[in-house]
Amino acid sequence: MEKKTYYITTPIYYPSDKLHIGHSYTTVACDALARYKRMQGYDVMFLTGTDEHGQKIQDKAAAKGVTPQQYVDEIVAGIKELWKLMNISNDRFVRTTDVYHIESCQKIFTQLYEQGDIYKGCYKGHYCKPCESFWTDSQLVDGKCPDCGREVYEAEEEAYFFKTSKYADRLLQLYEDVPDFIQPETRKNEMIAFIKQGLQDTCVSRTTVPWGIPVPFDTKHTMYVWVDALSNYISALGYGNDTYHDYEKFWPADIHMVGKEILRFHTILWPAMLMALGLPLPKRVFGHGWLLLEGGKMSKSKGNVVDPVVLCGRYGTDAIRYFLLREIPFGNDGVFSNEALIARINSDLANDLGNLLSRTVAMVEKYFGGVLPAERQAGDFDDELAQLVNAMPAAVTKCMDSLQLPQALAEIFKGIQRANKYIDETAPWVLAKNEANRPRLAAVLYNLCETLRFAATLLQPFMPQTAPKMAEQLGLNVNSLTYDALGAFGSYAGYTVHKGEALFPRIDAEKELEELRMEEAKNKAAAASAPSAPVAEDSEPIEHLPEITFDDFSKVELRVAKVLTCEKLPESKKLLKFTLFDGERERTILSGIAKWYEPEDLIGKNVAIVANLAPRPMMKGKYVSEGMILSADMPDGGAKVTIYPDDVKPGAGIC
RNA sequence: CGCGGGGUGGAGCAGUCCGGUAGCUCGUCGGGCUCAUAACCCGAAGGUCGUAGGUUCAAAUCCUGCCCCCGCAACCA
Repeated sequence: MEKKTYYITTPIYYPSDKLHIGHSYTTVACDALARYKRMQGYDVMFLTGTDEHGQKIQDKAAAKGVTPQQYVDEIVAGIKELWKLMNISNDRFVRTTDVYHIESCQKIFTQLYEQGDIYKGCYKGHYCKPCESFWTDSQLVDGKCPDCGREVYEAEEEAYFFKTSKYADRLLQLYEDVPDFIQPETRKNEMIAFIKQGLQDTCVSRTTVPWGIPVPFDTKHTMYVWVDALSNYISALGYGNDTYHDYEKFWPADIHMVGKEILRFHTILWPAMLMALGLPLPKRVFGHGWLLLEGGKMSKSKGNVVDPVVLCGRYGTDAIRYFLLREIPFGNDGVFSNEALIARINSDLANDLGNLLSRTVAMVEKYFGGVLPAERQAGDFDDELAQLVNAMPAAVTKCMDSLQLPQALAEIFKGIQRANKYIDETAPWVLAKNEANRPRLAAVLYNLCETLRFAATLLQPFMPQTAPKMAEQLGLNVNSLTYDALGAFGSYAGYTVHKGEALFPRIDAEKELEELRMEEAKNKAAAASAPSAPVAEDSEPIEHLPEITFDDFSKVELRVAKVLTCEKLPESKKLLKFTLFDGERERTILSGIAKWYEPEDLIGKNVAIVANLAPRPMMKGKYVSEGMILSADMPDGGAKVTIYPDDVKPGAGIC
């Protein structure tokens, strides 16, 4: 009989930088699902990979003085290493620079063109020569360039378009016919609203980004990143190429796991492309939430603390996997903090799980020399435990199938907690005092071992290193941790245990956090004291602008100006409205620093302004900003305004 | 009136669609136990469910106004 198949994909990651813990989260979730299905006997294809084209990578490579290919090769090697470290069991790894992928994409693009779903059009718009930028009607401000306020010219850039709009109705129909196509549910409404707003055809080629897959019949174009990227899900199965031959077997995908920010491309553009190609559609697309850092988003400056490599090294891969899958409500955003991580490790893994194994195995050794006798006597509390544990596999499966990973883990831990309670209820150490109780004592310990056998099996997809360790201590065959081998509670013949290392040593939270703080301070100090060192691995390379002449520089008029008034604009969260005295007159400037400054912080201060910047209408023309206030970018995205001492006269030139 | 998410014991969340004892995890306090990784088990304290009204026998839950936080959009020359 043919095994049932299961095809699951992660997004393909953009290797413009090292990956952070957020990427690990997505991938670990897919890995747990893939492993779970494998354990249930499915023939699984688990795909991950990298999306390697585009402007940003080209820029990064240029800044580093290497070719784009060299640049991505290095990063991809790091990514593969990370997945190895995190025990990711992907069956295949697709790179959009792989020859077979390029071949597939070109075939797809050509087919869509030949059947009329891709057509040549023009990126109609307005061109601002100095800025070298295209603008659409809606982007213009007062008919002028929104960047510099100068006149723009009607211009056209040749481009290919995909007829997304043609599929609007069929997409809406799809959402209706397949209610769980988009998950979680709340996102579906957003997509529907987006489509009903009116779909634009999608621009699928560029002439200005050479780092991409050439359009085969018109090689001055390269494919726009999404056609290239989305096709990976079928190119990696061999669709349109001869490298792989699994398309028939695995397509359509059972699930595409994606971040909520790219859900739109996967639920609108991708199905539309597949409809155009006449191919089956994926069964589900799940948009998961983001892992946020305590006190803000992921950011480089937070440094090593959230580097998955560092975390795994410090706490162990399985602990990190467990934390990610247990702590983050799947589908919502979650917060990462060291405190939460340590709390989870201690309470769930050390206290509940590790300690249960430890005390169980210890008692079997202590009371029976490690071998449980066959003669067992049933007693109170047995049925309740057995019932709960017997129900676990189905309960966990149900959660996994509905992608509720935290709940799945919670189900397993219910059993573990019940077992801890069972020990208290049956008090084996009391039974051990009387020789006549030996059959009862054996039964109690046997039941605990059974619970642990179920737990180890069901935990294996989540914690692939820990489960075998448990099996070993319980004397189980490591290969027998499968769904089928579980059988019923009480079906395992007999236990011969071997006490081993503590599964998860308890962490001294206070000491650990103190150490982490020290570590962080050290890293910060190191980063600060070594500015001239070769660009550190984890610091953003500075993107330089082209060299300019002194004449160019002289065109910029920098002056000191005194802040007369400063107010928050009720209709904006970012803008502060300033009136400044520049030495001759008052001028108004709007600056996007409201998040970091209170008006009174700046009133009366001397700041640096660009005085000859063309006035720019803002807030839909409600205000006009006459210049800009200089400030330094802060690592957290904030800004620090340049302030001059009070004895500097407003109007003084700066050079 | 731009769009959306959210405000529930100290922390993090569930409950809100389909009104009727406010639940879970962590933390705190008290007790039990001693097999175990100062772990385990039991119990307790602690909540005007953002706010003001309305509907109802009854509102965290339904309706209206308002406040606050967070995204997105507008936008940070």
